[in-house]
Amino acid sequence: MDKENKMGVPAHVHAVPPSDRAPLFAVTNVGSHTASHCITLCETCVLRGLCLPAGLNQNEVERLDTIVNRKRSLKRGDYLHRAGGELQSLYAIRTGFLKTCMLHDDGREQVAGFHMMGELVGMDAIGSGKHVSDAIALEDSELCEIPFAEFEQLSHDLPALQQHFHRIMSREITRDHGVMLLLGSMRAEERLAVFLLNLSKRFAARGYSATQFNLRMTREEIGSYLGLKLETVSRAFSHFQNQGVINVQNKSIEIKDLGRLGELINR
Amino acid sequence: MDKENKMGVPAHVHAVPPSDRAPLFAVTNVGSHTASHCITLCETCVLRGLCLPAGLNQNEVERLDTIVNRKRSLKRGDYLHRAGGELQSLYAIRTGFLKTCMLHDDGREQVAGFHMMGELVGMDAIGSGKHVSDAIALEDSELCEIPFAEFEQLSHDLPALQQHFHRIMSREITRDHGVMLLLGSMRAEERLAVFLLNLSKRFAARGYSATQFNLRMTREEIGSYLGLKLETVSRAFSHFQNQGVINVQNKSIEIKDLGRLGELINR
DNA sequence: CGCAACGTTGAAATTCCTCAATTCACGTGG
DNA sequence: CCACGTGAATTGAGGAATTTCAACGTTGCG
Repeated sequence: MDKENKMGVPAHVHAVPPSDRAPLFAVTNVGSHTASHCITLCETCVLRGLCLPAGLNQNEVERLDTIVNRKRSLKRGDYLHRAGGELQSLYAIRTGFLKTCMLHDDGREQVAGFHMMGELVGMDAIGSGKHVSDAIALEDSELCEIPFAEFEQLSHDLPALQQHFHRIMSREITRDHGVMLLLGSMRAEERLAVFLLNLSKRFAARGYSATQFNLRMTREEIGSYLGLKLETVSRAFSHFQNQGVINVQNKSIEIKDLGRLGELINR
Repeated sequence: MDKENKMGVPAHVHAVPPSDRAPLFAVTNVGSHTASHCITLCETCVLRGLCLPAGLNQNEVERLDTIVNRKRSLKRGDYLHRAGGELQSLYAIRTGFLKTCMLHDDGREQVAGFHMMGELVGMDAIGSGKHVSDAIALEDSELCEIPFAEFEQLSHDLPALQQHFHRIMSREITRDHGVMLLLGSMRAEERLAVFLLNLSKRFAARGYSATQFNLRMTREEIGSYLGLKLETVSRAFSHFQNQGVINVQNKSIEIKDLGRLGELINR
């Protein structure tokens, strides 16, 4: 096991390319600060810098730890919540990968987002008190449950937490605006390039390779997220590969030229 | 002047169809509770039920009133804020109509939203402290300025305000998800139908006619918001008119059959 | 081993965009 | 008050991008 790292996310540690079904973690102390049977505290979690505790001091994190329930774990395909269900808790992803889906009255369904470790899920339910989307695990995942009522109470006591929570929600808004821009004004290959670069950036921020990773979602799910049909996604992947910009083999992606992938975005 | 109405929004009062350049207001006590030279307080504002004070008690609204600055007014075309500018304040729209625009590195611009009275603008800037979008008045508008630092302080003192603010941000997220669904999975005419029905609903919620209103934005701006070209928007309007679902004349819209417009959305 | 889900590829069909011409609405200045 | 100019809107024809339909290959799981 790697030595414990208290500095939050080790930005320059690059993981070996994850093999197809192998777990994702570059850092091995997610989940425990002493031994694997221990429940991790936010206090010692590697994701601390990315997650809810970011910017809190020692004492504040300890108080946050008192309300967080770390027991929730999901198998691939499990629902974390369903549209229409009551909001009980927000969830921070400790390990794994989720998607959220909205579904329209007429049955049309669309992936609203893909979520990875350190990210917070469930904020869309605050407005009405009910979830507006389904959240489904794309691989076995572990989650920290944050009971919302207690969280609001606590964030009242801890201004720093409240501010950070506002920032997280606001970032969710700007993220959505980015997707709107993508859906409204980009062509198929541009969309896919944006998607790949976004994944790359998020993996890198968690200490994984920015250029080699495994997709957790199908072509159809990618297409749904990007407003494209699965065949279009597949063709775009093939085209990128023929251009030598990436290597794709099923779910395994290698970005061979990050710069050129970025250039593809500007028409 | 109409008699003062303390019940928030008069949902069943329908306005005369606004003439082309006439002001929008169905309710005449927006802006004053005694005489027109007086500055309105949230306490007496007709929009109270839709805006930030919703759900606050008398005392809480009075405290909110102490930090709100009601002086900001914009002429058509004026910027409320620009992308990159520091977040100073959030703004509640008292009268008028705004659009927010994001612009991509390569110059592509997209309308992110249209905003009308009672709505809050500026939340996208909380994440980074800088505005991510431009906000531009589509007609002469008056705004309530809410200095953000003071607001966060106050919402710390008033849990009800904090909760309501969370709800407002969350609703912004679900609104954006709705737009993503629209952009990702609907065809041109469906998008326009959704757009018209959404406007209709929002006008109705403010006491105006759900079936007759004036657009404040150009075909190009509608298209930008919906991910379509202006010609496509124009053709869709014409098609709806030929079907007898709406009447369009330039900016003036009459929805002749709300039900049928709704049916157009399900393929 | 075989089935089922996933992925790739091709050809035809559709939707939307681009380009272009024309009309309309509105504000300005003669 | 009218003429004019400008920006906005409508409409048509042709073309480009994406979807649809279909066939086939691959992967992984029971």
